[in-house]
Amino acid sequence: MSNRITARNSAGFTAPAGMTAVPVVLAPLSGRLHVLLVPRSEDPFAGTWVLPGGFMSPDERPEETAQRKLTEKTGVGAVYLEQLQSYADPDRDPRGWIPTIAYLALIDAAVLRPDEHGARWVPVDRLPALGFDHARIVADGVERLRGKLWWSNIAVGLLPERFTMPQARRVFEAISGVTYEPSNFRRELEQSGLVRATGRTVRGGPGRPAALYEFADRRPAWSLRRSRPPATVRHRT
Amino acid sequence: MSNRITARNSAGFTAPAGMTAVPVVLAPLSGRLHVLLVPRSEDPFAGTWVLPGGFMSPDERPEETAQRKLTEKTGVGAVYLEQLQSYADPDRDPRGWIPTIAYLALIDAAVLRPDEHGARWVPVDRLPALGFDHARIVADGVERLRGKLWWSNIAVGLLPERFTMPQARRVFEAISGVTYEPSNFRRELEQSGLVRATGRTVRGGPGRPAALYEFADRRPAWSLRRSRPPATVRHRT
DNA sequence: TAAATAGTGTCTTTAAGACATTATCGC
DNA sequence: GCGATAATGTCTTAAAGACACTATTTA
Repeated sequence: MSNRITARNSAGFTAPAGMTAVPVVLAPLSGRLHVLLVPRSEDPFAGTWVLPGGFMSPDERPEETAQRKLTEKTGVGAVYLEQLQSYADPDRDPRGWIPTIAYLALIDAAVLRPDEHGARWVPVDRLPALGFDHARIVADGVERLRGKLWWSNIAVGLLPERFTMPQARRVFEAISGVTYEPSNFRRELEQSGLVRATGRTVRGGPGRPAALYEFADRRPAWSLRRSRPPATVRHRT
Repeated sequence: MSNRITARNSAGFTAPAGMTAVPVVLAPLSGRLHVLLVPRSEDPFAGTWVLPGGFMSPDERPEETAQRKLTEKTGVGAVYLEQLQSYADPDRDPRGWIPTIAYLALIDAAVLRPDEHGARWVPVDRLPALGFDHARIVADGVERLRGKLWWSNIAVGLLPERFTMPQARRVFEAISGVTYEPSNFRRELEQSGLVRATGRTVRGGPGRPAALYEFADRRPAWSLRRSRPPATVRHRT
C-alpha cells in the first residue's frame, strides 16, 4: 500500500506534492564544527534527528522559508545564508514527490543559545542516523563551508563583528580540522584582503592584548589573494 | 486577471504547479564560450530565446530531465553534468509557482552539430534578451565553469578523450577570456595532477608534432595542486 | 618577575612569471 | 633550408613554510 501524497495542477498534470527548504546550520563549538539538529516526532523517520526544515508556502522565497524555520528553532537569524543545492529524486521522501532546497546557514558562535524546542548541536563527525537524505545534505554543507573558507569571506557568518586573530584562528581550525601556525595564519588572513585591523585591542586574561580586526565587507565576497591560475601574456614581440 | 496554474495536494495544501529542469549547455566555439539556446514559440516570452529546459515528470530524477531535454534539442548527451542551483521565487514564472533546477552541462566541442530543432549557439557575452530568469541562470553557469576551471577536472566535458596542450590551452582561453603563456600553461596543467601524457603524438599541419594527453580521471575531481591554505604546524616544541 | 598570550621579523623553500632556446614537422 | 608549431630550460620574482624572537598583559 502506498499512502503517498500526490498533487495535480489546474492544467491536469501531476505536480510535486510539496516543496521544502532546509537550513544546514553550522557553528564551531568548543573547537569542533557542529550542526543544528531537531528530533523528529512524526513518521516517517519518527525518533531520528533531522535538519530543521519545513514546507515552503507559495508566496515565500525559499531563503525566507529556510530563514523562518531557523528562527523558529533557534530564535536567531542567520548571519550568512547561501543556497547549497536541491535534492529532488522522486523517492527521496517517502511521503511523496517533495523536492527540497538546502541552504548553508552560519551563525556567530557567540549568539548560540542553549537548546530550546529540543534542538541540539551535534559535532559533524559524530552524527547519529538522520532521517530522509539529511546525512548527505549535512555532508554537502560541510564540504561547501570547508571549500570556501580561505577563498571567500564566508567566515563572516561565524565570527563576531570584531574579532582577534587568535579567535579567528580557532574558528578556522574548528572548521578545517587542522592546526595553523599562528604567525603564518595572521599573514595569510591579512593578505587575503578580507579583513582589516580596527586599531583597537582587547585585553582580558594574561598576555599581550590582541588587536581587533573586522571584515572589510560583510556581504559575500571572494578573496583578493591571487593564487592563481597560470600567467597571462604580458610582453610578446 | 490571473490565469496562473495552481496545484493542490491530496492533503489539502497548495503545491507547486510544476517543477522544471534546465541545462545550461556551454561549449567553446571559435575561441569564444557559447551557450545553447532555443527559440520560444509560446507565451509567456514567445519570441525570445530560452534555455532548452522542460517539466520534470514525477518518476524522473532531475538530472535525467536535464539530460533528456538536452538530448532532445541537440542529439548529444552531456559529457559533464552538475547541478548549478535552484530558482524558486514564487514569481519567477508567470505561469505559476514553478521552481526550476538548473544544471551545468558541458559537451565536447568536437561533437557539436549544426543547429537542429532551431537550437542555436550564442556567445555568452552577446546574449539576446532571454525569457524567464534565464539570463541570470546562464550567468551563474558561466561563473561556475570559470570558477572551477583550474581547480577541478571540469574541462573533461569540453575536451576530447585525448588532446594536445595547445588544444587544451585554446579551450581554457575561450572560457577564461585571457591568453595564457604556452609554456607556463603546460607546466600548470601538468602540475595540477589532472592530466597525464599518453606517450603518443599527433602530427598534421606544419610544426613539431604535439604530445597527446588525457585526464587521469574523467569523473569529477579536484586538482591536486596545493595552492594553498596556510601552513599547518609541523614542528613545535 | 614569571607565566601566558599576542605580535614581528626573517631565513628557507617552493611555485609562478617571463621569456630564450631547442626540437620537429610540411613544403 | 624555411616558416610554422610544439616542447624544454632557466633566470627572476613572489608567496608560503618554519620558525626564533620581541612585546604586553595578569597573577
